[in-house]
Amino acid sequence: MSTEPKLSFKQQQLIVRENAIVDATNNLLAKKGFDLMTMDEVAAEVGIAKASLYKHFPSKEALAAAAMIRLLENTLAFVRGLAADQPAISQLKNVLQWALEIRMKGGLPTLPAENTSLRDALLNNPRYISRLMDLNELMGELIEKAKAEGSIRKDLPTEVVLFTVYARSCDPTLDYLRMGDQYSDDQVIHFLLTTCFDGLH
Amino acid sequence: MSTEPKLSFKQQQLIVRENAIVDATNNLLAKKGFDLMTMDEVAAEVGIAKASLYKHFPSKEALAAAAMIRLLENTLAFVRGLAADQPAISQLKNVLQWALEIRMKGGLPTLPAENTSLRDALLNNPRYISRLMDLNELMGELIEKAKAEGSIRKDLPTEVVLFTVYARSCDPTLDYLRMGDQYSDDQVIHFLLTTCFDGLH
DNA sequence: GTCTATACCATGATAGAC
DNA sequence: GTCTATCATGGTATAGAC
Repeated sequence: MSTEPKLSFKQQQLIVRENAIVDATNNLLAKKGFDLMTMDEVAAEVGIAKASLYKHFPSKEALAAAAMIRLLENTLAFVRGLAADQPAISQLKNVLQWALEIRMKGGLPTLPAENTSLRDALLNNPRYISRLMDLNELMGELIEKAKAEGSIRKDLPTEVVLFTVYARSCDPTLDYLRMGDQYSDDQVIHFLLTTCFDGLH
Repeated sequence: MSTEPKLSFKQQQLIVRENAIVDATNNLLAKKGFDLMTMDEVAAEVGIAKASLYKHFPSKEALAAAAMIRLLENTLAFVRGLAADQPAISQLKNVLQWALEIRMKGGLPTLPAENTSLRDALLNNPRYISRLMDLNELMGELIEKAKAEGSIRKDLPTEVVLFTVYARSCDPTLDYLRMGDQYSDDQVIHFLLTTCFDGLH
């Protein structure tokens, strides 16, 4: 896209390498969570020495934050790319479905569910907070549009709807339903979507 | 209750001590989660030496399991004590409300939400599994009764409803809504209940 | 069964040569 | 910027005296 592709080979290699590091972090974070993920594992999965990791990222927290920030930016791009002529409720459902599909493929949940040190670290990361506020803003607008269109209950504060959708994206129900492997991935996603938006009644 | 209260002083003291240990574990587990909870902290909160812990419980996993089992047994007692003449849907809501109130008071969520080593340990604990299956059975009956009474959608498998309710009891939305401290505890619980059963539409 | 003291190990992080 | 080698910390678990 850029009109200035004149990055030196070294710089390009650096970017590729750092992407690989963040990829590995992403996988391990999804699989084991922040606390159980070790820098040794990340290094092993990338195929470099642990010390080299620290040349790219100053700490474990910073590394995890980089992965979460990339995920948030992908989410932002997805939300911005939604067809604006669709009903707002469809757009919201698309976002949640997309997030659940990522998790199904072994990706990260959009939000840290746990009461962990990662959440603390992220809340102190200005870049992360900035992206999160952008996403909250966009989603908040969608939710209010959906309210105006009569497809979201008006007695629920927008904030409550927002967190409810976020929470659904990291819902352990997905894991539990998959364990029984009685349902296909698509069915599980359908159940999560309909229980979220339509309720149990 | 028992007609044989003839426990020696020593045995009674033992029970009291073990209860105190499980209490401390419960609190720390709720506050920091399994991985970040250390045996030093537990010992310090009880006021005994760390080595003494290991005379009561053979490992950290066993200690955490004891706390989770006690919680499950309390939950079972609550469910069994529900007024059976109430509509099944009211009973279900009462269970979820009760679980959320416990969390509000700093207690544990009924189910481990996280992809953590604790979950693995619990799944290998026969006593825990036994209690969990008892609870699943009772809750499953309630859900099917509610379906028959027309207050739960019949197109949702009972299993899906069950996990959805469980997931709600450890929903991070509770934490996030409390952070903004814009709503009272009762309001937060009301939001969680209504979004779960009535949905967002 | 409780304590003090300690063995043992995994992990986050760093030093220094190339 | 990558490597090998190492440190420092903190955590699980145990030994042995009382």
